[in-house]
Amino acid sequence: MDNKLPTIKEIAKRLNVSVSTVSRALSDHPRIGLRTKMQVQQLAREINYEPNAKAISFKQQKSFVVGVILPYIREEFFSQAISGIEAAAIEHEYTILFGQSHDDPEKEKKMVEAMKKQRVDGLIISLSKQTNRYEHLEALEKYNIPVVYFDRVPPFAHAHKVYCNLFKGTVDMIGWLISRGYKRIALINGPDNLSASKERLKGYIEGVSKKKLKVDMQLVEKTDFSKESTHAAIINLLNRKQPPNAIITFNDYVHMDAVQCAQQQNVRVNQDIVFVSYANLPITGYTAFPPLVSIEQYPYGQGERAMEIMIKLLNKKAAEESAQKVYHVEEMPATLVMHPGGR
Amino acid sequence: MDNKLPTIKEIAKRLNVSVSTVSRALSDHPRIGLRTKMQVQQLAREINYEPNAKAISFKQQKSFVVGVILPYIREEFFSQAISGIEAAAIEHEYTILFGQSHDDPEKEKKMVEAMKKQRVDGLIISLSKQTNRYEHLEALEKYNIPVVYFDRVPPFAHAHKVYCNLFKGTVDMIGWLISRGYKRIALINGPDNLSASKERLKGYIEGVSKKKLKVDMQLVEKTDFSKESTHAAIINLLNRKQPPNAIITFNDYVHMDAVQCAQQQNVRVNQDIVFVSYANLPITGYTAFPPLVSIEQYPYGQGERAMEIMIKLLNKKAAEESAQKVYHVEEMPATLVMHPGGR
DNA sequence: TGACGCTGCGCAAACGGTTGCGCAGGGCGC
DNA sequence: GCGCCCTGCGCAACCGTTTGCGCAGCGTCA
Repeated sequence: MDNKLPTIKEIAKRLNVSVSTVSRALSDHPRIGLRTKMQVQQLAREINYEPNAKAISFKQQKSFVVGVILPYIREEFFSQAISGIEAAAIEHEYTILFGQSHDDPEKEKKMVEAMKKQRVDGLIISLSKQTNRYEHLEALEKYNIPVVYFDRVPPFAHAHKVYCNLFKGTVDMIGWLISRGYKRIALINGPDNLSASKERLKGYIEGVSKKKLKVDMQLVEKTDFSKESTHAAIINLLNRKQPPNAIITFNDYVHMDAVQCAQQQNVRVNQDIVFVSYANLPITGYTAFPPLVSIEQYPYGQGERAMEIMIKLLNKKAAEESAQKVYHVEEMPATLVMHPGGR
Repeated sequence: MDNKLPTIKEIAKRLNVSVSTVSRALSDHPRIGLRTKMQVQQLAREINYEPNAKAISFKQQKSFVVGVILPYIREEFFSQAISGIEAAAIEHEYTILFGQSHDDPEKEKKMVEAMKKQRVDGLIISLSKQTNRYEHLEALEKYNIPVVYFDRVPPFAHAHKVYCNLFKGTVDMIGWLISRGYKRIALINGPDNLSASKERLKGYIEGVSKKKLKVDMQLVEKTDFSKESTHAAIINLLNRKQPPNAIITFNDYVHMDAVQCAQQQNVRVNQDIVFVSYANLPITGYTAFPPLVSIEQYPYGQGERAMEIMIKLLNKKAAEESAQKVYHVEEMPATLVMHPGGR
């Protein structure tokens, strides 16, 4: 069995020309004679020649591979995001090197190192929940490996990022709830150190104040995303002297746990208390009690945009090497969606 | 800004030694003096030297990258599978190049080509539903790029594969149902051309016959996995002269659609008719009516095993180049799981 | 008829590492 | 004092491809 992939050298040998001639013939160089060109291309087709991308990328210092690091691919949000990334990548002939951080900054760092070793052209990343140091990522930029963040983006300005404005989204959601008569609105937020939590809380406070209601911090609970923690938050809220009549949960996963607990406590979900959430995941359509309203965060679109920005950066790099640093920051709308249906 | 990643050459120049010395010093070669070794390693650490995996893989004809092609990452089954693959990969310092086929044989073929171009060391793939030609994959084997299939595996024997024995699983499930007194058991199967469908049907027939009941093909319906098609199947079953008292659906996604429809038809799910399914996805724990019993197919474990087999193949390739062809075929148990709970 | 330009191709360096081999210098035994 | 081995390092080839440059042969024009 011929166990070697065909190379340009083989073609050269069999046609008694030099490798450079073959190389040029394949790329349709004007200085190669028509006869030679035809012969080369013919033989290349016959033996199923495929250029060795590794050799090319090695030579050209460009691999058409971009790294993608996500917290958890099993979260539908991220699996949709990577599909968006992939779609845009294919469009421009890029391939993606994939890794998960499992929301662990250490693993995230190791993945970044691995990607650097593999010399990806660029890196698209949604940060782990606990990440608060960015040296490993800034180091990449230093070496001209662009980094594009999406959804879970770093707090500073000198970065390319695409994300949803959850502050606005939250304000809108509060407005919607209040206009429907729900005035005791609770928030089950995530850990304080997450910027996502901060956005939600800011939006919550702004949304409530804007409607001339006073903010009651007794209605703001926290979860570390474990089922137990979410259940505890619900119990706490139900035990308030004046329990809420609307609960905003951090995301649809928290929502599902929250609803489960509320039911166990004999709450008539979406009647006694309405539940609203973030993410608008398709699976909630199959659950017993989907959130009445969810904030769509467009994971597919975010992924797609992130990749498009990446392509732009990579092309620019080739063109005007030392371009002035302009950071692409793209804020996507976070829109209210009612009654999320099936897939 | 120093925009170049540090190379071995730089170290050599700055230390006034040859590149070969640096290379050997870094790999702790015994013939390099202790002083030199220390100096080199010191400087390497200082300037954050990281070997260029592309150059190495180019030279060594080995990249420590394996391709992974899945139908849809958004199906929890596959996102869990890729996590298993990733875990095993990290263990052995491999990285994964990712792509989806979207259940389209054409896209699958293109992804395979892309991976070949990138010269992955091996390919792990779960076939698209419609794939019935395997030339593009067999071509890889010809060039010594091993292919390991999992879950959706090809029908022939000359392939490395890991999968669940759904035939046995189905027989077990039927046995369980009959022992509980459910004797009119329906099956909502997938398209005929899928081997997964064939397995289920064979298991269905065997399971029913084994219990001395006669097989009623009126109780076997099909779905193309669209919600409409599944709904139609349910309607058909409910309209039988003797409707079923148990329904086996192709997988948990079909289950969810099926239950939705049954409810609309005022069936008391899991009372009038019990629903059982395949896959045992965590999300069903959050749905209104999870399947009473589901066949666990261990996606994480399948992925992990597939990667381990891959590693073994790649190591063997290095060791005994022309080893006799032995195909790894790993059949995992498909176990019955009751009352699947939350995450 | 000599200078010049065009056509068609080959030579060789380069990308960043690895590795077989060679060589110099020193220590050792006989 | 000669041969031998050991230590410590450099030289150069190699992996597959691209690309700047050089060169030969031929036609053209002054």
